[in-house]
Amino acid sequence: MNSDKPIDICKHCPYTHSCKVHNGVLSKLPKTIVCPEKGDHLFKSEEAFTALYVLCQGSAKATLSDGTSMEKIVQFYHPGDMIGLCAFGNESYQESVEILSYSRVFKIERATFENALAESSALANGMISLLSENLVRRQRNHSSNTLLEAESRLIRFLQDQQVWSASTPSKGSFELCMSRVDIANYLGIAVETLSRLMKKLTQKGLIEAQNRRIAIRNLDFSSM
Amino acid sequence: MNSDKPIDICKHCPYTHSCKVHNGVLSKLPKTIVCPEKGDHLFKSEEAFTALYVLCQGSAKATLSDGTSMEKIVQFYHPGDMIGLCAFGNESYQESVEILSYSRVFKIERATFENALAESSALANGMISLLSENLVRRQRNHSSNTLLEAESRLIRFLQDQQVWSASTPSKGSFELCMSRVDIANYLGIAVETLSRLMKKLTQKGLIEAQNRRIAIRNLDFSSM
DNA sequence: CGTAGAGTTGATTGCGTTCAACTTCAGTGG
DNA sequence: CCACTGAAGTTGAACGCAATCAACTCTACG
Repeated sequence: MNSDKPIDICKHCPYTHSCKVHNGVLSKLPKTIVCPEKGDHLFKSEEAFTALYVLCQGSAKATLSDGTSMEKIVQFYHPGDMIGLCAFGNESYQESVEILSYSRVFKIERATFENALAESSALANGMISLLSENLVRRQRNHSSNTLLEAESRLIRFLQDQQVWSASTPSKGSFELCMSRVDIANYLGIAVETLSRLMKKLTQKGLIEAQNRRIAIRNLDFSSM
Repeated sequence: MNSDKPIDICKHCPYTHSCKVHNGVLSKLPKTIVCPEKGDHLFKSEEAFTALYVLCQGSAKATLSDGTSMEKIVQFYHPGDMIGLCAFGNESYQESVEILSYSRVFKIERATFENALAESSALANGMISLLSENLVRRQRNHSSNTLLEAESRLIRFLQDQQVWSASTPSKGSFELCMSRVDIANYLGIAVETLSRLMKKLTQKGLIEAQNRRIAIRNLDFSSM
């Protein structure tokens, strides 16, 4: 299932504007499509670095094991995101990536990528930019974890998720792709606390929440 | 003060083994030396991306402003560290870097770097690895912020600092390069809490602390 | 209808914050 | 040499946010 041009699936993809494969430096690389199910792993921490991935459809989470058997979620991946950037420093992936819902993923073999990299300085520049952006993005997310209190963090998180889901709008609400446990883990709070905070925000009239469907009403920056 | 070869100062530098300039892909680039004082800024967030830096001697801290006037310290730089990696994604630096003590810093002009990058795929590979490593390093530091409780975080922090200071050993103890305020900020706790924790660790006999001079006694992994 | 997983609610505890006062230290000038 | 000053660090007391444990409800799915 290889292809030297942007693949057909892209034609109807709503995420092309922010997709690294479609409009980025990766568009010309040969790649395959894989369709993992919920619970599948693209790779696990410590595994040998064999491929890069780009998420076309669906969602995934990246976790770090931290030695102590506890797994900390460090990022949620959305369509357009590149996955596997953590593996360049070492010969192995430094985080685990698990699929959260049925997904379509472009897979770029490591050798393919490295050959292309040796020949294209544009690709190199693109990758360096991408890595730098990711460095900043993650930093920004997690620095707010200690600065802001839990409620503000949750608000910010929900706003971010809304943005990522913005391409599939259905009457002002959107669907979270992850469980409460995952959200709590990511935000660094207990599930019970998360539940209480959601209730609180609902009572304030700031959001409406039914299961994973969220509608944001009056979240402005003054409430942060 | 340019030079096309590893500069004289490197001859007596104790950090060459982990220095990106000395033994890395940057060694052949023309560069200058700057010697900023405590309190100086290499650059501030939002400023135009003009140069990359490598810390030879001294120490620095990187902060993120996060909008809310609060500044969060996201990394302490030690000799051998590369500074400015946050600027590749944008045209501007995404964090501020302030010098903590009199330092010597290699400065590599942006144009110089980009020209070299276009011609050397080895440099590109090196930079990608470096960025990937940094991504993982920062992630690991800050994921422990929410996983572990304050005391464990402090222990881990002190151990890390000891490693960075390991090249200047003086009878088992070492000198912290940053203030309590900075440490507290970095660890995400209040200064008072930090003070109490230091006292606690001292009473346990795990460390000895006098001002910024720290001696680590019995810190094993069981206490984490 | 029954089960398992996901999510919620309540009661209690504790870690870390906050505010305020105090101490220590380094630098400066009389 | 000592007194003054301001920054850095410490200590104490009270409060509060979030964790923990436990029981309960809801939902999806067979």
